[in-house]
Amino acid sequence: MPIRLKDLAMKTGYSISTISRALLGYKDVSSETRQKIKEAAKKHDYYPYQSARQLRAGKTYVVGFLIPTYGMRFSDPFFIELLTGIGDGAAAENYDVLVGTSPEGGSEIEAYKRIVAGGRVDGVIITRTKKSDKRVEYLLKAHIPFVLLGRTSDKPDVAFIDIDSKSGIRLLTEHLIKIGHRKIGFITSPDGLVFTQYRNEGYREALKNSGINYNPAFIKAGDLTQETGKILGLELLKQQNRPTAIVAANDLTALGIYSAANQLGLKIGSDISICGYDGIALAENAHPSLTTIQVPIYEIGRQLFDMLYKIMNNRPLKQRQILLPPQPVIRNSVGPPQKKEKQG
Amino acid sequence: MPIRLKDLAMKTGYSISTISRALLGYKDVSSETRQKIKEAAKKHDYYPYQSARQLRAGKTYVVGFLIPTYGMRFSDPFFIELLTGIGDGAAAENYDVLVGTSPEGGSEIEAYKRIVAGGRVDGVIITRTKKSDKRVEYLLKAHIPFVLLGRTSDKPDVAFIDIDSKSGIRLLTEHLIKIGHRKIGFITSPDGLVFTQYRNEGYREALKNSGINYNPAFIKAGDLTQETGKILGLELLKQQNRPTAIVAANDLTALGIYSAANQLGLKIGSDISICGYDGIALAENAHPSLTTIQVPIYEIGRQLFDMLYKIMNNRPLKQRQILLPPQPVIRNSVGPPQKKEKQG
DNA sequence: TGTTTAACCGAAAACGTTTTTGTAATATTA
DNA sequence: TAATATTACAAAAACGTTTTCGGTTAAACA
Repeated sequence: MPIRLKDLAMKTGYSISTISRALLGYKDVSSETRQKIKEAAKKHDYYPYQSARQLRAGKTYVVGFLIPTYGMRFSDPFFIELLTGIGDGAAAENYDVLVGTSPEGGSEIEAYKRIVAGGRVDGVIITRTKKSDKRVEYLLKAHIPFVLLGRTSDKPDVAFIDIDSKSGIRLLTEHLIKIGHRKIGFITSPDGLVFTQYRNEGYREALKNSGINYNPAFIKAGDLTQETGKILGLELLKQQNRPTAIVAANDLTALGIYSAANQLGLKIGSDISICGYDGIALAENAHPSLTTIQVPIYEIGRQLFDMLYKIMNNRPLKQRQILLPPQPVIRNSVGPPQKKEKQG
Repeated sequence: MPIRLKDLAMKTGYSISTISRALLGYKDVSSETRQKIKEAAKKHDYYPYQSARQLRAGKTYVVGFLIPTYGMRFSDPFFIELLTGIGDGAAAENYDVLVGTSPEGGSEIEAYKRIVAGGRVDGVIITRTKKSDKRVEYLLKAHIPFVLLGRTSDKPDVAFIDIDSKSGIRLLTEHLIKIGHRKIGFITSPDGLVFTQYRNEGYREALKNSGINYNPAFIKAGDLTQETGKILGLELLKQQNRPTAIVAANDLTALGIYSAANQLGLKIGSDISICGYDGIALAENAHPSLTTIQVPIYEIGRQLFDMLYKIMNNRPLKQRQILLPPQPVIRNSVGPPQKKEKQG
């Protein structure tokens, strides 16, 4: 049975209120008694009972984070890196992280309601923003602090961190063009997501700037999983006039294309060039190492919490909207196209 | 501002207590009024305020899960699969999951104390059990329900799910021996972890049964990360008399060995055979596909929550200790040793 | 010395829910 | 009809904390 203020009161001889105020650092308790009380608290392993503290003070010291799981075999390492960043940031301020899995159906918003309207969290971190995001609408209406990983199109004032993924994909595509590629495939992400639009634009822009025609046969819409990456990679690469390079919407998809290329006996980096996006740990250690946009996932997680923390506690926030420049990392998965396949 | 019982009382004309009891399904409220109250609750999006409910009823409807992060770049997909399993199981029973990151230092136990003694959770799920686990000791003393993923050596009665990883590693090693390998390396896990012991035993047993000498030069102690897998893989494979096959303590380590092998120009599956353990999604799609022990991670997550749920709510539990048989999946990363290197 | 001020501490209210207890009205039984 | 049981609701206590308010003692001042 954990110890409570009442027990400390019994043991020290002070009143409950004095003990509470001593521990919270109020000034109207003598440093001498504060010392004694703190020692007693430490000695008896006192930790304030959260629900009581919450009920009285109206704060939970918990932030919510819902993992966007589509289907059950969900294992994007991106999210565990992000989550550890968020978790470490939270721990540094004595906050906790409430994690939920948002079911695939339309009941996603229901999961948010339970957490928010149930008063379980002081703030929320949202990822994989959608074009007009129901979650954002709800959180605005509920007046609860939140930050986004990724922009939204329709709400201009919300706090977010995002990578300029339009430039990111453009840079990768331009690099491919520069080293001689003309037939560049693209496996994109689901249509509803905001970053899908930016990444598509980056791809098209690079082609356009170099006067390369947009070929719909080279575009496939994926779902950010490795399995789908493989399937769509096979579709792209089995074509008669196949692309010599493929840009993928994320690293996991790119690794799926690795499988496809290997299955078809294509040497990655020469027969076929492949680019990813995210810079998960696996990208660096893949064989060959994967060219990608290096996203500082862990740091973004920490920073997301920091922003949220400041919003929740009405601290001044230097920047409400942070757009990070993309950091391309050219590795061995790309190389100039094979001679016999090269063509304008 | 979310709606509360008081507001519903105002709107419906019933008392707070009647409304509470109607919503909770008590029988001393007429079905007619219950109907009206439920409609009003739904209409106004009522969700009970958790901290008040907790304070009164003494239950949080939250389970705790601390991710064992060693160092910052932590990205084992194993844990995101496990977490989604736990999360989905919890969601099905209207529970939430509080996730913390346990810092690397000795303050790990501190993170547990804050969560447990602070009354933030009704139960805890623990992974990567250690030989004499401080966390287990603490949780037993605190009388809070918990379940383990992995056994402990010293406490016989605790609830757990585990894979028989001794048999698992033994089966993999035996398979390697069966197809002709005699020089089999082993990259194991940190010494403190319980499963390290079992896996080591499995390896040694397989060697012993086949009369193969235990060669300390073929054994390296890793930390379950890909980076270390690569480093130790290089150490093993650069030796004069290198092993023809390597068994790794987990898939991530095995994928690290992939990097090492590729760097040295060794063809995986013929020049060098590699086995992993866990069966993460990436193992199947690696090139070549990774031979491993397929662990049903997601299902284990769900089952862990189910066990914990029953313990927390005093429901009968069929089995308090579940030891799952290992499921080897032989894929293309192993093959018979090259002729010129084969030797007894 | 008498009065004001500061320092220190305790009493008690409040947060929103669940649950025990109480009570009026109605139904059942003798 | 009178006594009793049942039904349907309301009142109020309780959970443990924070915080407002007030009071007592001692120090400072006139």
